[in-house]
Amino acid sequence: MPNPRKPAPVGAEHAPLELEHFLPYRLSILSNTVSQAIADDYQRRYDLSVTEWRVMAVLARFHGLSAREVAERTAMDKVAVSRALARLVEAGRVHRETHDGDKRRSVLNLTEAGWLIHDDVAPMARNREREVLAKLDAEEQEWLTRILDKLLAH
Amino acid sequence: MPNPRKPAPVGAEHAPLELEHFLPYRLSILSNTVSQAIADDYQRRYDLSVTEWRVMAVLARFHGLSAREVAERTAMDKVAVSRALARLVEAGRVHRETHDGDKRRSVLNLTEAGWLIHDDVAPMARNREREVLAKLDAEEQEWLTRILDKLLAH
DNA sequence: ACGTTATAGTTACAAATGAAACTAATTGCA
DNA sequence: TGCAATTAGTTTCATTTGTAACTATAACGT
Repeated sequence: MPNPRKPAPVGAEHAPLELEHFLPYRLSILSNTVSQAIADDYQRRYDLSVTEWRVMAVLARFHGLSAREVAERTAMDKVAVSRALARLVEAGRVHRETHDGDKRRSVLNLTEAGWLIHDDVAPMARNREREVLAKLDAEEQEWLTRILDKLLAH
Repeated sequence: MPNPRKPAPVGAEHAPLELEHFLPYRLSILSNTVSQAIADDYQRRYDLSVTEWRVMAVLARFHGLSAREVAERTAMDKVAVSRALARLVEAGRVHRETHDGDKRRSVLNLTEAGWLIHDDVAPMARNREREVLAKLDAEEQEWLTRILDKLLAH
């Protein structure tokens, strides 16, 4: 009987995936490359993780959110948000108080220190985005927006 | 003096990022959603991680690679590959021998058992890709390919 | 040939992440 | 009212991952 641990003789019948043309794989490479480039700008400088930065970014836009609302807006799960908030509050970057009529909920806002970081990091992030988009001409950029809109639609 | 842990009064001068229109964020959401859908197909069934599946996919296409070559082709780092290979060899899905003229290198191939898994998972992965692309019309699909080619170039 | 440097791969340890259990507060409803 | 079910958020524990250090072999330069 054939030993299953031996390398198998290869016929032509297998049809392997070609990763370099496989959409999920290409998206993953691109996403990681871009996110990492941005993260490199602030991780060392501010000791700030990607999840923490995302939490700060939504709190910059929407004031007084609860942790659950932050989770919804960042597409992160509530445990990740809880941990990010613990660090951000500890570092004095986010202010947390208890919601008036509902003691389970927190009311979250950036502190002055949080805003200073935000106002430094946000332009860097936008620059990185611009660098990526600069590889495309105007028409391609429009298609990309449209395609992402469709692929991300609920 | 102002207490830095208090929530800051917000002026109009901050220009927060709009995550829902921010390319890196959208790519990240899309990539995770798609990869997770595929992973759901095989993780439970075969106790196979995403990194292990990627290693199997390249070994299906290229026979007798070394671990370093697998790392190059998967864009994973060598430690991740080493760990994935340890599990795959242990599970009898990959055969590992030592390279003839260079005892540092391994020579990797799928086993018969590995091929059986590959031949089941590869079509499922292709189906998921097709489902994603089905949200786009033919013209959009062509633009997406072209755009990813440009963004991923060197 | 011999010492230095580089390469292939693994191991060890710390940090990040995920799933489930948990606490506390609120809501729904008999 | 009172009790079950839900919701917000945290904690715990196991697994994964990332970085650096390490072992073994090979290549290079003199």
